[in-house]
Amino acid sequence: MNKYNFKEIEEKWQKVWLENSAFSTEEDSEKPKFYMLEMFLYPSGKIHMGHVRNYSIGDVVARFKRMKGFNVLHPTGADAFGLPAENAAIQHGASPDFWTRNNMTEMKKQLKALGFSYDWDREVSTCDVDYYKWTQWIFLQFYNSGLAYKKESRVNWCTSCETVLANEQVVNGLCERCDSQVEKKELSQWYFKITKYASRLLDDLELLDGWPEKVKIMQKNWIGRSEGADIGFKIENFDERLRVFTTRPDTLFGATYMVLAPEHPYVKDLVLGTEYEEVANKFIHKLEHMSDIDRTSTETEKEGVFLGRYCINPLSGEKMPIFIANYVLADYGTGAVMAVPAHDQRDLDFARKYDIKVLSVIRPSDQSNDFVVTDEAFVGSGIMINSGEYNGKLSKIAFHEIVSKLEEKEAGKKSINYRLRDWLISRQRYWGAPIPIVYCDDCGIIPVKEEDLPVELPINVEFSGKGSSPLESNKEFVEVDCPKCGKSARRETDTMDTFVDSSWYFLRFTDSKNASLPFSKEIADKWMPVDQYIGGVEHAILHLLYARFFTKAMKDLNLLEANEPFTNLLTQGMVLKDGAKMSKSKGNVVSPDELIYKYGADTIRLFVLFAAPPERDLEWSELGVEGAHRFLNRVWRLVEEVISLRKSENCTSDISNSKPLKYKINNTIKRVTEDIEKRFNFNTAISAIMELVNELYKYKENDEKKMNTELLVEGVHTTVALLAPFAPHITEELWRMLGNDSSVHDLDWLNYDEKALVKDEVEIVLQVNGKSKARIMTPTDLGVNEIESIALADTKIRSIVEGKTIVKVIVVPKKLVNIVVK
RNA sequence: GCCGCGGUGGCGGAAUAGGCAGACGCAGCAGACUCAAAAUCUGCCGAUGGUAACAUCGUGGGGGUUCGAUUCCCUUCCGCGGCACCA
Repeated sequence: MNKYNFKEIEEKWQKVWLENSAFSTEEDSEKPKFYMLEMFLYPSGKIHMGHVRNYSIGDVVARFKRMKGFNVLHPTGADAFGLPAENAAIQHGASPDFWTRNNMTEMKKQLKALGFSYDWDREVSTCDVDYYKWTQWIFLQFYNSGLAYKKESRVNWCTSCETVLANEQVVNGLCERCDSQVEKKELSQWYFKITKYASRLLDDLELLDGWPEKVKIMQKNWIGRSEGADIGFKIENFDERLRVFTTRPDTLFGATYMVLAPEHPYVKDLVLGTEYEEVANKFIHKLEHMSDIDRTSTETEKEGVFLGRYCINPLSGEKMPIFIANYVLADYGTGAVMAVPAHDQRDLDFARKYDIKVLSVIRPSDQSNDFVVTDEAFVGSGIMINSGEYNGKLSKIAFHEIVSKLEEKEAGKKSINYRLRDWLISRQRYWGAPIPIVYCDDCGIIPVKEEDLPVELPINVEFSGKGSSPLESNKEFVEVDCPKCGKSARRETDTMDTFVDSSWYFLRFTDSKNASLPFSKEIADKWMPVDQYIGGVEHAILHLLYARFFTKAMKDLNLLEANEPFTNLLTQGMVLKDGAKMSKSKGNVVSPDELIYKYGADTIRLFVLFAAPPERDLEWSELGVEGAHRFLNRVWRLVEEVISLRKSENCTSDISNSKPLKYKINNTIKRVTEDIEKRFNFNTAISAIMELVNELYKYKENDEKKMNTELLVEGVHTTVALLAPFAPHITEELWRMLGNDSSVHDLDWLNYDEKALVKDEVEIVLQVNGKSKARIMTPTDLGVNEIESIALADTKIRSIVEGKTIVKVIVVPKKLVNIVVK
């Protein structure tokens, strides 16, 4: 007997697969397509267990679909631009390009050692000129269609990364990447107009039946749609109208004051030259020096300053004092709020503090008309009071009538507001795709001509240590002729957010070698959308929202037919050790390399899939890995023993007792197929295969005399075939040992025999008052009445039931009988 | 505060349409093989009581619907995640 030498086997088959391009996608195929994609790698250095898990899940699905007869596209690549490469360069002096490519080589080696079925011919890396040329090209298409624009704004600035950040990259006021405080800075920056797609990004979530509810809710919250009205208020002795957004136009009669964000553009003019100017400026200055997190915390007490001015309530005609206050945000809605203290807790707190009139205009339906709000704002709907012609109406109806009235008077209109902000994409960093823009003193902002792409990132640059991007001081890069007038001009030195690169990589994979376009529409339309996407839930908002935006924008630019990029999404849980996420700083990292060395790739893949369902976090266990390894050894020995049995003389084909094993074999095929296909529960699929192996051992040992060797061989073949997507190397080896000439991975996925799943006899549970008391075997096709009489005749049941009255008997055929007694 | 997810043996987890709770694996205990160990194999393995057959309890807590609830409903506690002065 040979030992299971995983090292030799794995190396052997990996080499064969690579040489034969075993998992290359067929270009012209009659088979239906299946696009399987896992979120690509960030080349940080080494792969970790999270990668192993993510890619093992994807590999099972890819291999399964391939066996199921699909033409599978299963590519991989690297999200290779980004700050860590630059930081490493600053610290160690190596160029980001060198650092990145080195890491990629290392990580590719690891992926290959794990035996993933990638189509390596399609590999892309976002830092390759061939790739980012097209990132720039897409930027130009966006620019030309008004989706990319530059504007001056108060932006998030990370002092440690020394760059601006998108809203999505600020988590609790801290930088998503380095956890340092994020400041606000007034800067001119490049944006993508994702807000144009807010409603479609929100509405189309409904189409994504294959996405986890959780992710859809997170995106929904992030987009943050509110319906209400946009209302204009006349300001006394001021030309402009003050516009506010409110979700409660029904409370308009109760609006007793007005609050502006301190940054609101009218504030300076409203107080200019008045006695209020100094106080207001002091207040504004104070807030400027507060972090957003402090300022916007619900804990922070509401504070404000009266501006000495008034505006007019368009319906009640009442004068409303105008304040500025810390609790109004400049960048939500219009940066101004009509305050209704009776029906908004924040406004009520503020009104009490500054002694402003509180007027209740809606009463709960169980209260009388003299209902008055005291300590707690009434935020629900109810009956209108103190609201002129609307009194007595339901507030939900008055809502619409008031909006109509405002429209009539041209003082307001129905409006929808989103929380989502435009995507700030420029970064003051070096290692990214340069923004293809030129600044000319005469012509202004001029896009680089398409035929002049790529704007190449210089590779050999000097890092001055900490601080500004080396592009700024690189004359060769910066100095350029204006594409329009030809005079000397300056190149944009900002690069694009790396999330731009990853917003379209799944499209490049469909046509990765295309030299004249990012991808051909025809080919992309053939493959898109991605049928199954897998990645960590940490990308639920950032990457997944951006990729959806890109897909829709590119569809509108007629580059693509798909409306959504990913039909089905699986968000896998984290790999934990001692209850915490594995991280270098905690020192609880388990290295895949060591495990591959010690147990082999098949064992690790098997363990990571067996230990928990994919969505759940997985607690790392070395003992569990040993268990998986033990199982593979058990399979190995079983196959060897069956092979030698087959060769020996005393092989029989007695079929008298083959039915239960036949059932088990076919039932296992059914369970494994459904677990992979319908539920993604690889843990239960594997346990089903384990059960089959246990059963085969038992059959072999207990019934050696009247054993059906052919059936045993069938069982072994089934085991190997079903295990193939999970443990591709050992199964390939065993498959050949069993005498097959072709690869187990080229096999058609097994079908089960329905007839074998029909049992002659079934076990029926006998319950008394819902509690199990006995089990009996009965013929499968027995009628309800017959089952009932057999159950009542059972000696055990009779002894329990004796002396009691049978109230009712419930018979569930093939399952149970429940006898209700008193 | 709002929204979402989860809570099952010593541990990871299973129970797929309301029908035997604890599949499969890990750990543990006992035994076989062995000079011995490893490997392998066999048996036991939720709690309590009982030599045992068996009985009672048991899926975070309380209540409900049902012949029957881990599963459905209400309520409550705990853990995790998202959003959060969003007008």
